[in-house]
Amino acid sequence: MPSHHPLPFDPIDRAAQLWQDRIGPAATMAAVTNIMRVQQILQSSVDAALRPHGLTFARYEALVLLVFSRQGSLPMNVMGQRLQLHPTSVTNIVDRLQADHLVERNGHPTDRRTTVVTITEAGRQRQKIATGALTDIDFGLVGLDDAQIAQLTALLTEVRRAAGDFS
Amino acid sequence: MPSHHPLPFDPIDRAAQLWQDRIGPAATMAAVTNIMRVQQILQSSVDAALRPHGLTFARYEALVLLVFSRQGSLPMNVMGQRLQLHPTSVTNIVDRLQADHLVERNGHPTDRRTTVVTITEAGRQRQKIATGALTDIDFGLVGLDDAQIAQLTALLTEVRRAAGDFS
DNA sequence: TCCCAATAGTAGGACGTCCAACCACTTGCC
DNA sequence: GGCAAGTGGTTGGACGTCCTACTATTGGGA
Repeated sequence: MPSHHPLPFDPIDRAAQLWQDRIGPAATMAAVTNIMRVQQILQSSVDAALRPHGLTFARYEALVLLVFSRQGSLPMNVMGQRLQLHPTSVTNIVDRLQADHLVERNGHPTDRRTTVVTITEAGRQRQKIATGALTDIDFGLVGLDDAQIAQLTALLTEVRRAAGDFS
Repeated sequence: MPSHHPLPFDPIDRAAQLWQDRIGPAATMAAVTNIMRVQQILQSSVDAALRPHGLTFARYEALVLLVFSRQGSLPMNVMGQRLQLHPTSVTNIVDRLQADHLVERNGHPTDRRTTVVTITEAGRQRQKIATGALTDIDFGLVGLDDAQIAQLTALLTEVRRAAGDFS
C-alpha cells in the first residue's frame, strides 16, 4: 500500500468529472481507472500477507497451479498458458521458486526442448501456509457481499471473453 | 498482450473449480484473479495504443492530471496523492516525462523542499493525441454495455472505499 | 533424407511499482 | 532561539512484467 493518508474525496471520481467537462463521456475511463487502482490495492494486500512467508502473489499462483496438477509437475509452457504469462515471466518465477527449493526443474522424457517443473514437499507445505494467510484476509477483497462478488466476477469474465482470453 | 493463443476453456474458472473441490469456497479467489487478469489485459491494450506516441499509461495519467490542473502544474507530492502512487513512482514518471520534454521541474516559491512539475506545450499536444488513441480503442475495455460499465465502476468504487482509499 | 519453419526456454534490457535509507528543509514546541 | 519531529524528494535495490533476440530441438514437407 502506498501508505498515503486517505483523501477526503474520490480522486477517480473527481478526474471523471473533469474528463466529462473537458473531453467527453467518462464512464469507460472511470471503469478502467478503477480496475487499475483496485488491482493495485489487492496486489499490495496480498503481497503483504505473503511477505512473511517469502512469497509473492505471482509465485503463489504458480505453486497453486502445481499443487492442483496431477503429478505436481507441469511443463513451463503449460504453466505460461494457464497463468497467462509471458514465457520470460515463467522463467523468472520458476527461477525464484527454485532458488527457494520450492520447485525443481527437470528435463522432459521425450521432448528435450521442454523443461518440466515439479513442486517439492517444501513447496506443498509453503503453499498450504500461504493459502491460510490469504484466506484470513479474504485476498484483500473487502466491502462486497457474496452476491456482489459474483456479479463482479461475471462482469470481468465477460471482459476476458470479449478480449479473446479463452473461447 | 502475452500473445498466446486463446485457451479452449477459462483458466480462472477451472482453477476456481479445483479450489472449490480441494480447499473450499472459491468465489473471492476467483474475483481477485479476475481483477488481476483484466487489469493485465487493459494495461497491455492501453500501453500498445500509447507506444507509438512514446507514452505509457502511467505517464499518460500524469499528463492528464497536469492538463486538468489550473496552472498546468502541481507539486510532486500532490501528484502522488491524486494518482495514488508512491513518491518514488512519481519521481520515476516525472524523470521520464522530463527527459521527453513533456514536463518541467521547478522549485516551489515558498517551500524549498517542494518540486513543482509543469506541463509543457509539447506535453499538452502529446496528451491530446494520446487521448484520441485511447478513446479510439475504448481504453481496451470491451464486451460490456453502458449499464454494465457503470455497475463495474460502482462495485470497484465500493472496494476502494472499504479499503480506505478515500472517505 | 534433409532442410526449414515452428516451438521451448533463456538472456538482456526497459518499465513501473514498492521498500528502506537518506538528505534537505520546515514546523512546532519548549 | 533552537532542537526534535515531520515532510518532500531522491537514490539504490528488489520484483514482476513485457519485448527483442538468441540457442536448441522438433517435426513436416520437398
